[in-house]
Amino acid sequence: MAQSHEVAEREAHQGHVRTRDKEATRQRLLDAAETVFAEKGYHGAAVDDIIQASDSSKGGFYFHFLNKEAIFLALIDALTPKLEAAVDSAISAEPDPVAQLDAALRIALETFTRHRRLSKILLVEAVGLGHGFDEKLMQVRGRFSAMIQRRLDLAVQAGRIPPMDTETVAWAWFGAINEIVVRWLITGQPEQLETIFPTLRAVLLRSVNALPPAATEGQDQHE
Amino acid sequence: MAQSHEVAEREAHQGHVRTRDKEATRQRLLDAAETVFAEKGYHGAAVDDIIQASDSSKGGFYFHFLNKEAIFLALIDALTPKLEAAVDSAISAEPDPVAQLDAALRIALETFTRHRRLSKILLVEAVGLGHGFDEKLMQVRGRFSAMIQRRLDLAVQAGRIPPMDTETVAWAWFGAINEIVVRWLITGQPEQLETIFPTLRAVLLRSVNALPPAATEGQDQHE
DNA sequence: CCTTACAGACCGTCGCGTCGGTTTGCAGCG
DNA sequence: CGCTGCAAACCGACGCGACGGTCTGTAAGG
Repeated sequence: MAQSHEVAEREAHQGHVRTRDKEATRQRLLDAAETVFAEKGYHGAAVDDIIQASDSSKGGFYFHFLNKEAIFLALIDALTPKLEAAVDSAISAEPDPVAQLDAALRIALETFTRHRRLSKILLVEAVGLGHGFDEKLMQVRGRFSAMIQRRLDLAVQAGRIPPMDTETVAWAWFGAINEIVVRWLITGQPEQLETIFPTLRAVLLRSVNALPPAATEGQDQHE
Repeated sequence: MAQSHEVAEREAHQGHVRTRDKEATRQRLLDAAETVFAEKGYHGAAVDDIIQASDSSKGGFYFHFLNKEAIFLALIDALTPKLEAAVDSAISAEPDPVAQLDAALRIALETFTRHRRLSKILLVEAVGLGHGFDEKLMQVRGRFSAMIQRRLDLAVQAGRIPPMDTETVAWAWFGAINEIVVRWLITGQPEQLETIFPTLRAVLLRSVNALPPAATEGQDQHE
């Protein structure tokens, strides 16, 4: 309300048909949906809840989205690249394939920690909805697995780890990380998600023989 | 319908109050619920669907169960021990802790394969329901993780694997297995769940240093 | 004949999606 | 520069189906 001071009208050359602020409304809807879905789950969230959490209306909602399912899917499509970009950019900074794997794990845990609502939606609420949801679900998980697999393949090519079925291994890695995060999302344990990073790191790296077997460092629970 | 020939009345000594066949009806309801929930998910399944799939009625249903939530929880409570027992008995036959881990994995995959509906409900449909469901969800997953952890602890004690935070490792293991199974449940890949056993086995055992690092056997997809 | 086990009609609610109406802002025109 | 028309954007009351749960009734059987 208060910040509705008129914005400087840009892109006057192409946006010749525009009434109040279409994109802003759509974004408010999406933001509200993120909050509500994360709090109450897909089925628990009523469209009216989203309406109220934004300050839009039924009409506005159905002007921007076909139905409840559509906004949920749109939300996922909006959130996934955020995560991907965050992780991928952080990874690319590392030169060594194994270090990349390492960085990916750390960044992933960090990102999940900082975006609880987002994580809850992507990893918990999106499961078990049926229909076309399953397809989207696997698509999202596939993206993440593919990221891992890509790094594994590089590590194999670099001779840093032995050849293996990297696709399956990537799935397993994702599953392991996912489980830890989900447990943290539902029960609040551990309080700081990062505390288990050393253990998880050790487990995952050992699983691909990227860690010297004699190395005892970092695999104990504290320190 | 056709098989409703009167069964020989047994346990006449204890079941003195019983009209037609209480337990059988309850069981039919549970069986129907298993089918329907697995097919359509928790929210997608209507109580009337369950009624119809059994051949009971609204009255019968609400005589046996407080509400829809109750039968779902009861179903989970009934299914979990089945899985546990199957895996646990097969495991106990093995003398060596590492061999136990090995057997557990093989049996688990086998059991999941043979009970698709059951697995779907336990691992997919039960996720993201909120309320007291989350509690039950984590309880079930905790049971499975605890099974793994127990064997890991034994292996540590036996000196077969180095000391580690077995709780976290058990979570990671469960997560990895879970992911593979869920992927198989939703997309149908791989066609035979057992085909990835060698890879998964190698990954998991290596992750706890239970596999000689030089050993290349079993980590490739076939032979 | 009274309780247990079940049948099935019925009811109330809740939530999605619609639909007529209203506002906003821009374009065209004089 | 105001007036006017028009369409995009938005509002909110209502409809309507679906589904969970209740309630009255009834067959079995001790």
